[in-house]
Amino acid sequence: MSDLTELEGAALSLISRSQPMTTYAVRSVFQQSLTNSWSASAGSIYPLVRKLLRANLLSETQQKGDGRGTKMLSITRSGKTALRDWVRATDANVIDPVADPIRTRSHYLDSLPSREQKRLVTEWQRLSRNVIAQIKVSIEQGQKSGDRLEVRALRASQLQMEARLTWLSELEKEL
Amino acid sequence: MSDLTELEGAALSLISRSQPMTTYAVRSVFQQSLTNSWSASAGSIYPLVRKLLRANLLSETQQKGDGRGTKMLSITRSGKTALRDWVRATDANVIDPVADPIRTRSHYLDSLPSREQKRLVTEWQRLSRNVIAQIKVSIEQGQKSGDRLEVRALRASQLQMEARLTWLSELEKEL
DNA sequence: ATCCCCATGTAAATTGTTACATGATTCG
DNA sequence: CGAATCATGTAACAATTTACATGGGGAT
Repeated sequence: MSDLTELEGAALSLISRSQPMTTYAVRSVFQQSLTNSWSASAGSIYPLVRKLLRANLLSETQQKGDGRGTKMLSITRSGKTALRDWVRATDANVIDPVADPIRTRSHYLDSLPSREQKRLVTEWQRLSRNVIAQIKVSIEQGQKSGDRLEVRALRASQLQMEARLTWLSELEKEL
Repeated sequence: MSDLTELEGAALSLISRSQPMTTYAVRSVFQQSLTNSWSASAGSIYPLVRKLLRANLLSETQQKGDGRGTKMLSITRSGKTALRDWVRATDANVIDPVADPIRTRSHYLDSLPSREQKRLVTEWQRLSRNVIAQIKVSIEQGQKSGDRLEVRALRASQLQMEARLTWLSELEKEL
């Protein structure tokens, strides 16, 4: 049917792997993700799921004997098709470099006094190293629980962050 | 005053480097950027500049003798302060790994037939290499014209894309 | 009982996209 | 003089955030 947005694709893909699951659980996964971008507030995820239900890409079944109105989501046949199309369609937006807020801020560095430039770059390095350490911990956890897909994605984040560190140390030498 | 969004910060930072410049020129720079995320449509950039003007972070001066109503933007004293604060404020959203659409799609790979998994990964590698080649051309151009800041940012994009390639070749071996 | 998590959602406001609309200037 | 580019902007729609609002279930 209609093309999926990034968030729709990610949600549909998650549900397809972990079905049946609640909307609440989908949201929790996004919230716990180490990646920025996806805060996935209630105000975005519930309407999004409703939209996917109406488009018949998801189906829901009410849980009996649960006063909370818990509903389990599953992907439909059309949902699987839409998901495949989404994964296959590789246009420029999917391939192009993604905006790194640190890189964005680097444009402004020259306007700061030299001492503060160095201080900031050092701070960015320190914080990025912390994140990498966190990622490594998560990778170990993922390996223990045998979650190959999660480990794979975390490894991508690790490499991305290490690339940033490489760049920051090049930058440091320039200053 | 109020905290700047990424787009506001980027715009303000750009204007602070290249002032005086028109809103149209700001938009052109964003459009030509190799980074996805910033399509910076007229419908986003003109209202954004208006907002920064109202907040007194920018000032504009009408160009005389230009029937197009060309207005030149400059950063104000408060604008400089806001920009400094924006660059200095390094919270989690600034540091955390950024969402890579390819990484997002990788979650779904396992659901595809093995042959198609390999085909997709190969395709992603090919397209990513193309982008890297493009970046290298831009870097050379930037070096010739002596645009240090641009070269610096492009180098960050290059490293980010190379990290993705490294990851894709690890993935390839897994399959 | 009480606290935390599960689970649902809505309302208002902001932000951003797509598509449209207009006209001036510059370069060949 | 015609085409590309410069330059401004708006209108309708879509997506997202922030903040609010409600209540059940399970563990101590």
